[in-house]
Amino acid sequence: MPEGHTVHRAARDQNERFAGKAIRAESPQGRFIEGAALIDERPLRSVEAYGKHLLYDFGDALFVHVHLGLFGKFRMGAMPQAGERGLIRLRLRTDDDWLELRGPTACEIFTAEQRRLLLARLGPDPLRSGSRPQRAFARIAASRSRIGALLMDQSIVAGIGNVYRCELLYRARIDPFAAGTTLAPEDWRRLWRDARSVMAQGVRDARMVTTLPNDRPHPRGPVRREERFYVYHRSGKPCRICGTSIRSAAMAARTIYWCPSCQAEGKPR
DNA sequence: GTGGGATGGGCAA
DNA sequence: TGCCCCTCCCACA
Repeated sequence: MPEGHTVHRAARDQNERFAGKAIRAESPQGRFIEGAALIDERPLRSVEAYGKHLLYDFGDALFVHVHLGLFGKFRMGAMPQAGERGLIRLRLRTDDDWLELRGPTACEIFTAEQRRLLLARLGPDPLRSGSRPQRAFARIAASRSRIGALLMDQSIVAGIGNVYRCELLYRARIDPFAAGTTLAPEDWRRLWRDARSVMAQGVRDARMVTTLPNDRPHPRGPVRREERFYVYHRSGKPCRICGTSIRSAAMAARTIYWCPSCQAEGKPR
């Protein structure tokens, strides 16, 4: 489930198990053999998440860049290693812990310069303290593109994917088809605060749930899939608030879902 | 058993 | 905009 919260959660969990330790690395699947050899036996300083990107710092300006893409997944655990299945791009191990990476879009060695270039083309990340949302707003307010598309642009905001863009726009009562130029500064501040809150909850719970206000903890235990979202994957179903049929359409190469009544253009929150 | 779709993004055109 | 990458899961047979 790789939007920003998944990646930040992975960084947190992997730091706990691997940071500061010498790592054994291999690429059983074979597509990262040379890279794995470069980091094998080296101490991992830290894992950092920026938007949907992970950067593993092995010191001496040697980094590993991982992007999960749509299919990538981590599995992790305490030794001994669980039975493996499928194609493993990268496996990391210490005496105590193991980590497997399957199906990533990117798993590659980065120099300090490549790292710098990557970070330079990412917008502010709601999950990183010190991010400057004004940078994103300046881009949005100057663009005639639709807000629903702008939120998916990682150079404008880093870490939001299709589920969060649909849900955040619904929660803010913003029409996804409205041009960026029409977004009021106070609406952006509200959306950004909500993004920080909802996504941080996603990191804590290691799952996406957007259907309750963030200032109230979600009830413990499993939330039925059907109840996790307001609009995402709910095409044709009634809006939870007004009952209007949820609609869907292609936008920015993905399917966006929205309530045509709650998110009517010009409608105050 | 199978085929389509999925929370992403780079690239060509 | 569409194609490709390339993995897992679920609805449907």
